[in-house]
Amino acid sequence: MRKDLITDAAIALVAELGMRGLTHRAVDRKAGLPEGSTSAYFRTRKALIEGLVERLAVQEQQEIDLDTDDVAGSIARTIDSWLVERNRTLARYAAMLEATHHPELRTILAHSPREQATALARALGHENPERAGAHITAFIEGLLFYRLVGGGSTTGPTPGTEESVQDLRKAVEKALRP
Amino acid sequence: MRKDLITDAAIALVAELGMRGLTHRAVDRKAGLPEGSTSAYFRTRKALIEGLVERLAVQEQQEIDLDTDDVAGSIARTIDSWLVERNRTLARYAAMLEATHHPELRTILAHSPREQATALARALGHENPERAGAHITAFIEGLLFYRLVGGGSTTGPTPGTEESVQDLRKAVEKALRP
DNA sequence: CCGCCTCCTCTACATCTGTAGAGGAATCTA
DNA sequence: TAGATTCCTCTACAGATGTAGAGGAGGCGG
Repeated sequence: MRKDLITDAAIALVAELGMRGLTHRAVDRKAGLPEGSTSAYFRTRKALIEGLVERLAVQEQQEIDLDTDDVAGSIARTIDSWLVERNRTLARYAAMLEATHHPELRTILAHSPREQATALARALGHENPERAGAHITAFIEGLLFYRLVGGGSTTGPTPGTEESVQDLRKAVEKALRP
Repeated sequence: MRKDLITDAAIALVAELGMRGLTHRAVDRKAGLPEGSTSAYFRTRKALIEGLVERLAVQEQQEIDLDTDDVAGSIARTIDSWLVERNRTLARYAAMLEATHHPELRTILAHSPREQATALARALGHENPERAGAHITAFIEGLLFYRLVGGGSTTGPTPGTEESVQDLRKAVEKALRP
């Protein structure tokens, strides 16, 4: 589908140049389409951003599938895979920042691993699963952000390696401990 | 100083509109200065961004002052104050994302609470202070991000309240536990 | 008092950007 | 096959943006 081609190019652009690089014509070039294509599918810039965000949501639909025998391990592997999918994750952060002043994006980005985390916290016997779930989510987000754009991006182990997964697993284990 | 007036306006702009809103003329208007002022002080856009980031660094210079009798509490209060200083923190995130494709910004943003965290981890008797320090940093960043732009921004307690500080403290305590 | 230098304002201009619509090619319907 | 419809490409244009430089106001040294 033409539309997916366009939104994929948009995601790559945002990852490489930031939201500022997201212009109709730049997307045309990136996607190798004739000038005007993006503008035809997404007449306004707002529509283009919404398209991008919806595409992100689709691509991330795959839930974290929890191997209940190795919860920390499966979470760690998921985080590592997000680090490997650098572009997508960077674009998501840009979109989240954008959602700060465009509330309509927030629903699409909801992304809700939140209930999953709450359920997990309950299963692990945390006192206050609501709160613990939020903390776990925050921690996971933090690990990801820290390793992708924060201080850990220069010093941490290379994403995609076993070392990376093991490092993440240590951290996740700590976060899950009641 | 004229320059600080300009960079402060730039920070507010980025917080409100994102990096895309950062244009010479918009800064002029925001600062209430005649058109051309920003362009005179920061001829190129790159220079403007660097000025903004340096200003951020200056404003954040105040280290986290650790009350050693209440480590978790002082960290929690610091995080809460960052949540209250919403604009500054949002601008910092935008700048960090920008630093992804402009490496020269990274040095300015270094921000290194990293060594502090490592030292803290050592003092608290963590096995591997290097790694534990990184995890603590990641966790703190995560709490902040989650509450400022992530899922916690809509559901969490209002920043600046005692409830907010207490919630953060619970989370920080858990993160610090060896 | 005069010339000089710094700081600031204004104007200019090439380029980029958002958005719109005209019209052609391809596909479908009957 | 003829007409209608959808999809795509191209061109247009008003306004915004990055960047540069001319020139004035005001202070300073002599």
